[in-house]
Amino acid sequence: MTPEAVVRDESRTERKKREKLTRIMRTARQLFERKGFDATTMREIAAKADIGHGTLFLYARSKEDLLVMMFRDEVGRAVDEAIASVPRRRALIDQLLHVLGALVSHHERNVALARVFVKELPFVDDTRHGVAAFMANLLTHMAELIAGAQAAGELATEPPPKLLASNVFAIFFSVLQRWLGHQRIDAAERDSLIRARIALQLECFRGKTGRRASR
Amino acid sequence: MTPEAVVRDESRTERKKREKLTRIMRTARQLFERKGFDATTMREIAAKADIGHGTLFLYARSKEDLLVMMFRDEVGRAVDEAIASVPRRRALIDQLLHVLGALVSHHERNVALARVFVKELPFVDDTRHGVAAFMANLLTHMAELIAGAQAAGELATEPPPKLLASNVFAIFFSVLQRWLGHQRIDAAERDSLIRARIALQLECFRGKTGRRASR
DNA sequence: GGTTGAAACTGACAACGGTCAGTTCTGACC
DNA sequence: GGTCAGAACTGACCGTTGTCAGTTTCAACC
Repeated sequence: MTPEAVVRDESRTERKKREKLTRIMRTARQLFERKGFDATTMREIAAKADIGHGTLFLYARSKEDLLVMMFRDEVGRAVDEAIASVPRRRALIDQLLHVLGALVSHHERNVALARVFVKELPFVDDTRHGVAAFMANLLTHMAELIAGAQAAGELATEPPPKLLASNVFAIFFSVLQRWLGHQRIDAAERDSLIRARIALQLECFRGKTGRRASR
Repeated sequence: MTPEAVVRDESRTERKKREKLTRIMRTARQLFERKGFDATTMREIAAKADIGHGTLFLYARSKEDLLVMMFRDEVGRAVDEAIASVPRRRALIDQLLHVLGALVSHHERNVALARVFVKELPFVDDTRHGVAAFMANLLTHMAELIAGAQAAGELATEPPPKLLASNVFAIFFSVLQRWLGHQRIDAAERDSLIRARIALQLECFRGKTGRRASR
């Protein structure tokens, strides 16, 4: 799925396509970050990537698609790193916030672009870029953290981990939307809301061992 | 805030503006429903509403804005009716689903338009149309239902009703996004997901009286 | 090396959303 | 009734995205 997945397999046409895609993504990232989403035009990206601007639409169905493809790569990497570095032996909520916090941190680098990404995310046609795979990956790992806490007796074993993970993410995502959307809340309020509201979902299942969730 | 709010107060200019707005909204609704969102042009709406197409942009900042204004009115009415007809003496989750179900029902009338609405909702600039007021109204009433259940001993009194209402809506909204977004789930799965996931948030606080949530 | 069918590519084109400088309307005040 | 400031309105105009009929490139096969 990543452009560099296979180096020696199919050649010429395939390689040129792959290189072209790489060039498109790099150019798009540069321009989006330098000039912003609206101020960057598809013609401009095509020109700088040295292709006809009609060709660009063979690689990304729309301008929004292009941004989502680019973000999915970056955010995917950030999430993978965060998952790999989850602190062991901490309260479940801190582990979850470690992962979700990585998402927030990335979005904080460029709020305007993140706004477009978050707005499009639930609605992109997924057949092309693996947004569904990205989400599935994130939810699976969150579910594993939850299952871990259940095994450790921190959490009741009753709720299905996947379902609980979905709820936690939904709650997180709604705060994200509110932060990036019209309702201007600042970083501090955003973070405390995320924590309080996720805690509200987890708290109830606090385990039989009596071990308290953090804070 | 509604166009018919004040009939005898300011006149001529004010009245013409109000009538114009009404005409715009009616025309927009007709065309959006008949031809769909993309196929309807702002020029077309303006022509049918008998105004210059530049004028249209004085009333709605963008095409998406226009749809949101229109939907907010309709959905607002649907929600008000649902709130007024909430079944007393039923389990909390059924009361909440009664309200949220009204939302779903409305969206089911035209899924394509609902998709645009749900996509824009968290991101509209609210200074113009009272989306924030609409949301506040909905959340307040949900919180009241929750508080009622707490008073009746169905639910622990510990969680703040407003916060719990926010979580419930976030969970509901995420399923809505999934239904209207790329992941094609059907009505049955949508409804069972909404119920199961909201139940997961409420269940944990199930009250001391031992009265079970429905189902 | 030639042939060929299909895939990749291209840019002229159409139609759109949104802007804004200029025009018209309106009601308050003389 | 006359004047006038400001609000409401208008449509020519701009730059954009996205399309598609025609062109080029490629690799597989003879």
